[in-house]
Amino acid sequence: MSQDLILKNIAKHIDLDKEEETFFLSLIKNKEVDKKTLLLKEGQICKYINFVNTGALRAFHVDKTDKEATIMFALQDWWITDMYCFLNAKPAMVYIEAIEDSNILQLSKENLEKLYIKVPKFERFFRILMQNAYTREQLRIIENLTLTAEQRYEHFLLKYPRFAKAVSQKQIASYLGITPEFLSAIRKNKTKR
Amino acid sequence: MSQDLILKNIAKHIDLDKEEETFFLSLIKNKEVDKKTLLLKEGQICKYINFVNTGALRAFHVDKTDKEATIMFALQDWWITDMYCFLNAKPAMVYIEAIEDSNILQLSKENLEKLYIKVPKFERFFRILMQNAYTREQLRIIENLTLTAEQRYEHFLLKYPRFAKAVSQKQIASYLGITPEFLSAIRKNKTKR
DNA sequence: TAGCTTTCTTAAGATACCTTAACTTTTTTC
DNA sequence: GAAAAAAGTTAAGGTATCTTAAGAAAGCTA
Repeated sequence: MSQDLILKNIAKHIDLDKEEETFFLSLIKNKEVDKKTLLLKEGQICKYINFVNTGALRAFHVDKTDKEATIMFALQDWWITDMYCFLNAKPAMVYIEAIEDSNILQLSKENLEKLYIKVPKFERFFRILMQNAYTREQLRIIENLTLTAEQRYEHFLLKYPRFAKAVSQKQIASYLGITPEFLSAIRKNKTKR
Repeated sequence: MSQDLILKNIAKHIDLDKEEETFFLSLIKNKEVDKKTLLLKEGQICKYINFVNTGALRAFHVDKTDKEATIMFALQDWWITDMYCFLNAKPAMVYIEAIEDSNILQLSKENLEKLYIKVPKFERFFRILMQNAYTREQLRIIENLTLTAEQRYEHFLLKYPRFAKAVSQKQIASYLGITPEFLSAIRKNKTKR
């Protein structure tokens, strides 16, 4: 069934009995999104945290000059949302788009609150999820502050080979904080050697 | 008493009864650190998460060329550690130093685990702490990717006026990811107008 | 399969930020 | 309170990265 993966994802950190699993599954909504569809637009209320069952999504921010900054990619088995806006029920600051046809499982804020009350173990699950997200972002900040664009690109390829295959160079560039033209130049230099 | 502040900090997110408070307090260690003392050095196992009761701390990373990147500041009422290494019992990647004489309250990994078992509400507390840390870092990444150094400096002053007063320009520069000389130039331009 | 749109590449000129080094001011130490 | 150390400033020259623009390649749509 299409909910195997999310249960396995949860089982990485907490143990659920059958009844808890059923309750959890009753709270999530299955959704198909076609490639290029925007799941969330800037300014909308971000209602869901999304689990990627199949496919690939991308979260990005657009500034006043229309420059895109990719915040994160999410492939199969990842969770993605505009966390700040989801948690605080604020208008989203980011867009989330499907970069492939995707099947996602959505958990709303209200249902998450119900879940915390009925199955407090989920406090632990999301604590661990948040911990991992936090430490990942912190490492990214260190890299952004200390490495050159070329070094960051190398790290990206090593750390996220699946992403490197799934997404365009334009999107990788916007994740690294450089222009596509400059990424192109970096790649040229690399092959030259 | 010197533990008032940490109890208030916890009470922002969860309610403890007297017994739970007492148990929690039995797990924390009070420590005085003189200005310039390194609380954690790169390579050491990071045993504690630290609550700043009084004073100010700074976490920073040093790369191969001795360039410092300030990861975070922590004033009174903040929590600070090398989260990745604390959670995974790995050698620290960062230094933590006192930038003023400080009084801190330390919670070890083992005691935190005990706490989670005996008072599961703390799963919720640390979930919220991690959520806030994650969303803060994510915002910082967006700013690093989309703003100029001058804009980031302005944001820093607005967002963290207490830090701006407490820490040196050299440290602010290393938080923003620029050289002290360039921060100096930015400040000169600002006053010129 | 052709035409349209988007992505990728290349290159020239521009700019944000860095490096070095010398000097001034502030802070620390004895 | 003097000497030493650290932080902050200034300026000249250098480098990483950006902007613009044009052409080539790849992906999408009819």
